[in-house]
Amino acid sequence: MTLAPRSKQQIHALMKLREMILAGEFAPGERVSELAVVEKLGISRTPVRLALNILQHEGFLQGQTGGGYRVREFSQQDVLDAIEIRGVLEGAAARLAAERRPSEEELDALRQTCRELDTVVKQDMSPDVLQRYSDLNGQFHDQLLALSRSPMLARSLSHVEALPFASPNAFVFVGFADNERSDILKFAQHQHADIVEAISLGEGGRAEALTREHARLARRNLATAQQRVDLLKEVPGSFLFAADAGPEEGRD
Amino acid sequence: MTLAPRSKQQIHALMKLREMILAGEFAPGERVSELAVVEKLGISRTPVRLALNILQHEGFLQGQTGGGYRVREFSQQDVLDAIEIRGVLEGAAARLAAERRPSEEELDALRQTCRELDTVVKQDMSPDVLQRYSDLNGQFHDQLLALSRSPMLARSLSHVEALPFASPNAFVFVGFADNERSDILKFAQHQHADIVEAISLGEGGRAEALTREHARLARRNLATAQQRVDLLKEVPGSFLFAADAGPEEGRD
DNA sequence: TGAGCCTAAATTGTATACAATCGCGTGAAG
DNA sequence: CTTCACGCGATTGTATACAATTTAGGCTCA
Repeated sequence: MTLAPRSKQQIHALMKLREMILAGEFAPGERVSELAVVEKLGISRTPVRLALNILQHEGFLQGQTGGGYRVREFSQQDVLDAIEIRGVLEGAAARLAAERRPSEEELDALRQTCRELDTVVKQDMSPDVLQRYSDLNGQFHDQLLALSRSPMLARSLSHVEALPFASPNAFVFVGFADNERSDILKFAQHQHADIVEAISLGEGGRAEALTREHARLARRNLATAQQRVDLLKEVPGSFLFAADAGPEEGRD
Repeated sequence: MTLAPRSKQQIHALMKLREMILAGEFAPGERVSELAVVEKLGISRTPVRLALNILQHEGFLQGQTGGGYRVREFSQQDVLDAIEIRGVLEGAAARLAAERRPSEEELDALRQTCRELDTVVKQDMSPDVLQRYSDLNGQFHDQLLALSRSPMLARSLSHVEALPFASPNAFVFVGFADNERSDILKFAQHQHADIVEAISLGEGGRAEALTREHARLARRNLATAQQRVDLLKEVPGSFLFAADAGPEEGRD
């Protein structure tokens, strides 16, 4: 949601800093001082300050009493909770969408995305196909949110999804073999279809439950992937592995 | 949550600006320029800038493409949705609290608050009693959140509750006669007790449903109060009436 | 030897000067 | 009369100097 940062240096500082944090260039818990950042980026303190403040609100940094910021650490539980919360909020979106009775035209957009996803998950896995799934999946979640007709809900969700590991596409790129991934995507797509059906029929409760469960799938996959990565890379409990997939995942 | 703004001018600018916005000193939708604020507050641009940025993240201001901010307008539906979302998130907190099986000691804190609320709602309405209810009510909601043991959930809720009309105590001070208010408070307190029971018994689904319904009560009361105020003051759809009760409502 | 304070360096907060940008009004040309 | 373009004013973005605050270190005194 990046809330319109509207100047060159400021946006540059923000993006570069986010990138650096996600790339793990700061140790979690490390104090990050303005001066150090200014030196590294070659930008003056003013836009850096703004960027730091924004990153604090986004949840990447934590303000310290007495000035300065530290890199926020996320426990494994935090990551799982963030996805759970996304599920809760998207569930609410699905319920509202069902209850507020969208017109057939509005629904058709979602149905169209769903059909396209159907074709994609039947194809053989390849980076291109995966990317296409990711794009469509992001689109699906956006359209679902739009159907709820609730700017407030969109606002809350955007706060959660500012954390890259909580995004609907967070799990897509990590830690699975092609055949496993294919199965997961097919299952997820089945859930998409069910959600669309529930909304179409005005079945709010069902839509909510299904959408929550959909997020739980992501949660479970992420947990699995995380276990494997932990074993492989010996980066226990670090949230950075999830973040690695974050930057290029473009759920606008 | 105000995220530790740690200097005099900055905190001053932030509080004063929030106050001014809530008091309606800016017309909703009005462009609010740095320079104007600087003049009014007699503080330099730097801390004002920071404060404006924070207020944007809190949802009071909306950034414009091409620079500057406008006062964010909230429709009546936005206000209702915000409370609905609070209900959804607090419901999740209650469910997690039940599922994560708090110890008896942890539960006792909540039970104690609940007992105190029981005594308060039996007393005759007076500003003091109302204030005491408001304090205890805030405490109850805080303790409920704590039982969920989820910093992420706390984070999401704090984002929602940054909007004063979405706070658990938003409805307490507005628009009802004493006898009506007394009934409302008794009913709300009954819900509190039920929620505690559900959590104690580990009944997550019930705890969630009850907590949502509890928020719905606030929602309904707010809608009623808003109708009356609309009739009285002819301030249709303005969120400011709810905000009037905001500043002095001291949720922790 | 340990505790407490005092000083100095580092770091953040504030103010302000300067640069870039945006928007609007005016004027000239078609 | 309309339209496009130019320029001027207003407003925001950036840089930096200066002030205040915090922190760390060492020194002294008990």
